[in-house]
Amino acid sequence: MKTKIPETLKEIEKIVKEINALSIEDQKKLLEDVYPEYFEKKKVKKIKELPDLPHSENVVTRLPPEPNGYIHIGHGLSFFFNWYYARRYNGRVILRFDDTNPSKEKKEYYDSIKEDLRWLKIDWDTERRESDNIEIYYYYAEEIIKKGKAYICECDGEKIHKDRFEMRECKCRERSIDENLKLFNLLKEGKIKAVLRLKGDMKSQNTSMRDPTLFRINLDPHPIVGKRYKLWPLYDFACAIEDAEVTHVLRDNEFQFRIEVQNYIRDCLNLKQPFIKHYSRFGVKGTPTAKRKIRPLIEENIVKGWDDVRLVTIRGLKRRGILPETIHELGKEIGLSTAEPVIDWSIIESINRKLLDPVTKRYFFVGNPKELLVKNAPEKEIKLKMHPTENLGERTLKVGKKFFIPDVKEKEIRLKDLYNVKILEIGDKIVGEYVDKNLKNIKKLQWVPEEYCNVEILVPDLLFIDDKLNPDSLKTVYGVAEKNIESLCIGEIIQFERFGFCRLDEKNKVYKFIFTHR
RNA sequence: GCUCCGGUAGUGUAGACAGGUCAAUCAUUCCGGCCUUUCGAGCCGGUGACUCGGGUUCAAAUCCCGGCCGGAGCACCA
Repeated sequence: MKTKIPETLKEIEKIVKEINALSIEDQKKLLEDVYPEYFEKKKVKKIKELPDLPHSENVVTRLPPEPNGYIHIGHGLSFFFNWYYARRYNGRVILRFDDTNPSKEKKEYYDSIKEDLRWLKIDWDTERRESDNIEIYYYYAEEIIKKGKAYICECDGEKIHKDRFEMRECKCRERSIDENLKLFNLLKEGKIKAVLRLKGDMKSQNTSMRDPTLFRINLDPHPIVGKRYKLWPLYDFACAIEDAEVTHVLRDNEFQFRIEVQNYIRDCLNLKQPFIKHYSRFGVKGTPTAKRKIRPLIEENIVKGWDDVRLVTIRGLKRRGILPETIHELGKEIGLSTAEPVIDWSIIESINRKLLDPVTKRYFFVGNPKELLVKNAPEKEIKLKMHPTENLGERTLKVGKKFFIPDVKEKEIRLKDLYNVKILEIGDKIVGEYVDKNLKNIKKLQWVPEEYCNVEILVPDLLFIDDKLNPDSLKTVYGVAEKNIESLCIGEIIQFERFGFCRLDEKNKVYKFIFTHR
């Protein structure tokens, strides 16, 4: 190729001359013949998709929640990735409760997590709990002891910690396999005070390789298996074994240092290695995304509970009117990013709006309303479409002389979809006069007729601004809405025209809505 | 402190592995305009970025080294 450069250049020059000799019209025509697609409008937008995964045959992934709290958007996204790839490659999904710490797990969370998962439209093919597999872990523990790769350590926690820090091997390491086996049986019964440790590498740079503890005694009752077991496996051991069954592990990078130990444990046990990919934990601007940060806010009553609409817990998002599909799309948008994404609410909102807009009924609402009396107004019933372009049916409004409208300063206004009004008096109440003619460039107002419903709309905002608690993170807008909202069900999301999308949260004398977004 | 990982417009993301077609993609925000019996949606246009310094190379967002900044981990939690 290189040797032909001079010839090629000459050729190019020749062609350019030829083309330049043509008129612009002829050039265009020629181009159109050769590359017709250049002239077609690009109207099909590419849908963003996640990249391919290696070894995408017989994919098995897992959703590994610990039942110790409600899940939030971070878990949701993580579950989404694992679920998404399994479905994309026609694989299987395992829902696996990582419940090997009896002190932390709570019964209620097994169900709440499943509920949230279903709401997220993330399903699974198999469900299990690690607490049901304790005997299996014991079996593998004995296997690893028999291979001389683990030992019983009777030192106290403090010494173990110090040794690990100072890269010093423990004397317990030298115990014979037979003795380790014997002691392990006593350990299972809780008859000795000790732990089982992996014989790793005390000199390793990776601290998690420095003879990590595999099993420890925990006498707390477990919400599922009660007091059946006294000896419980730690995360690395249980997880290493469980993950041998899956082909792809997608998890956030807090686990990045455990790959080495977990792979090592699987190697010792001749178990299969899954493909592991880590991505960064991500945040939502102005909102905590860690259980340990959310919990104090609830305890100190700064937010009202796990389903507070300012929170990005799955329950909070649901109550706010965020759709499960929005979480899916968001997952595709940010991908398995290794940077540390701090996403802005505007991204969530715009995805959600796109999904909501075509399927959401429109109603009239006026916040902070003022009364308007229209002299010689014709009394009538009007029919209005539920949606400007989609066929979502229509609704009827009975109008008379009295209305509720936002405050005005104008001399003439148009009540949207009705008629024009000349303003005569502006006081506590506004008095106007019906105008039967077309007026251009006139302020259009939303209105509610005499028959109305009282409405309260909770408007959530960022909980934190520049790391400081935002005192205005939750506001309430009081107003009136057309009577037709009486037929709405709780949980339904509608659009109050020119105000925004809202989700009906409570239905009593006053209709309480949550403001989703504009 | 130690060990890893990362840094592309205000935000998120593509491009990086296999250097040239990058005068850098798409989305969102913001700003204009059009349309409109919604201030929503839609349509058109605009502003706006390769963290810094060195090196390799004919050629660096891309490869190498260092600084800076950010994150994660350093449990008998997961």
